[in-house]
Amino acid sequence: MPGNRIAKPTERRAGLYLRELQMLQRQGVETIPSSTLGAILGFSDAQVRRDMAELGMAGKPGRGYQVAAMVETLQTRFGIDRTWMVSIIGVGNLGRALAGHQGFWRQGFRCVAAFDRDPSVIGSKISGVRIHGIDQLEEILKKTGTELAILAVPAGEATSIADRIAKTQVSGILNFSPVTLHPTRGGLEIVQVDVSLEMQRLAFAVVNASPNR
Amino acid sequence: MPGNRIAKPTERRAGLYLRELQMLQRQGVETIPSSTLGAILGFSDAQVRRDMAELGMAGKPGRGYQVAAMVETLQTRFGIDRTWMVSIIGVGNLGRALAGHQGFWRQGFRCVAAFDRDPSVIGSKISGVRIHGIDQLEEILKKTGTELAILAVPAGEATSIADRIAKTQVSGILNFSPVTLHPTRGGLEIVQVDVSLEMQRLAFAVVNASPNR
DNA sequence: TGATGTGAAAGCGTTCACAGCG
DNA sequence: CGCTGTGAACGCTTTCACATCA
Repeated sequence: MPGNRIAKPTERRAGLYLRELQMLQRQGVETIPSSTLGAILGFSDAQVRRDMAELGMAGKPGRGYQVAAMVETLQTRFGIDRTWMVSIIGVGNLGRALAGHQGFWRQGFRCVAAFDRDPSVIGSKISGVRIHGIDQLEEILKKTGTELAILAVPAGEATSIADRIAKTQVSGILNFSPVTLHPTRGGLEIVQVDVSLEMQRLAFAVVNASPNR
Repeated sequence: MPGNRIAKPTERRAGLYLRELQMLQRQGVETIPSSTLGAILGFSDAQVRRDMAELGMAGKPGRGYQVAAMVETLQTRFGIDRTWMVSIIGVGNLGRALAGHQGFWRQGFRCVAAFDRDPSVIGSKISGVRIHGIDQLEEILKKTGTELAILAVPAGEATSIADRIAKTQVSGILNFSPVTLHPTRGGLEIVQVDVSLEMQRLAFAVVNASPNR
């Protein structure tokens, strides 16, 4: 049933399913069994079937799952059937790259505004979007109808800006700043991404790697 | 005991601990109880104590944990007490941003080479590092003693390049490409980061958000 | 007293295994 | 026959609760 709450691990895998299924669809694959899909993504077949059931998708015994139907269901669940208004806050190296990132703005996300503190970039455009001063944050977020914010500012500024965002209509923050943000208000979702941290995780994994066979 | 195997969830949190403890250290904090550290990062105090025990760190009853000692222990576990040689493969928007990303190259990681397919950028430099043609991959990876590779190429090229990397001495890949890579050889660690996927996850979380109080 | 360290219990998520269906 | 859907078993994490220690 599609009314369920989805578990965090399933939520994470759902994105991978969608990405892969879209690719399969482009290749003309119409139907796929859980075992094959699992092999591509590194999951067990049982895992895939559990996830599909949780996400409200049914397969056919003897045949597998229908790719097109899965893509549609997942897109709906992801809210990709509609367009999200997104603003980028902090136009440094990373913010700039995200603004121009291929595929970022092709799945139902539209960049409607950018912000920075640096006066030398305010007023200019980036990937066709105007850069505003951070002092106009609330005003422009409201005017543009921003629903999701990408936060890519230095550590020192992240928390205070997040607090300001939390008081607007924005319902989600994708946080690239090296600070742990807490949802200060109900209804504000936060996803943390710290590329330096991932790099460290890789180093950690290598150092603590199993003395494998 | 520092010889233990560390569980994945603990490994993930370890990076957050280090980041936060380094900040506390800069602020002159010498000692901190598990409850306070947990509150900052959004973990329970019990969680923090379990993790510390697993990572081989002891606190003092009535006082808490020593920040300096924790930082040092974690840095050793992360292999940050030494310098990792890193190459960036794919100098598009994202690769370029990572090459110049603050804090990325300040924690024991040194960028020693970059690669791209596009002839118009080959030979030029990015953040002081020369860009090589992708055909020289194996040669340059070896010459520079690259240990970790950052993969930021289009979906179609990721798998084949990863296979080539797997045959070298490189021991880890940080994969930003929108493809799931499988460790083809033992000893090769892979960490996946897909910013588009994280964006989708955020949208998903907002759509499926609890009808909170 | 204030906080650690840790058995024991609880909670989750994954895997197993197999009945059931196209 | 091939593959789904799922109860039950399993194993891994987290939380609880409290003896212990500076």
